[in-house]
Amino acid sequence: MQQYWLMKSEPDECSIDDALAAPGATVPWTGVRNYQARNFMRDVMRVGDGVLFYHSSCPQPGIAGVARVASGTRPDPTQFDPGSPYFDPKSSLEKPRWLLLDVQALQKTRLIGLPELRAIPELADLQILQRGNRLSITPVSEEHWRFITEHLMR
DNA sequence: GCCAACGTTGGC
DNA sequence: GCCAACGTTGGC
Repeated sequence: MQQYWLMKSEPDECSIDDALAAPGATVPWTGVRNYQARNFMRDVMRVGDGVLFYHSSCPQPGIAGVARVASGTRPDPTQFDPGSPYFDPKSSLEKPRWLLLDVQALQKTRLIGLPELRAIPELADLQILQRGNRLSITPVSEEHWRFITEHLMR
């Protein structure tokens, strides 16, 4: 069964434009350093799942495009690179701690900003809108997915 | 830069 | 296993 996700990316690092410009419009989702998000990738997310591409930690946070899960997980190489901000000295090649998967950008949409999302009663339960939410990968219900893709992206 | 919220660490 | 201290996230 296909599922749906919202994935946060800092546009300074990888915007929807960057993803679309990548070979095959596909980028490795590096830098996940949270166990819950890692476990979603490893245990729940499947190739073909829908992804809302969200821009975070930027002047205009919000949904910026649509993507799909394009691979299963593999070790995130940045955890082994001492020069990377994502380096994890407690990880090892033998027992990698962090995983990534490929995300393929499908389309850029208009920027659906946080204030707009918050103002929509149908989206009140969207996980990204809950207080204290910090998780970089969150599940999106089919109802929310359909509302957003069918009503907000035109 | 501030700060609320949350996750992780490590001493006990 | 508890929990205080600390670090990070991310909107504002």
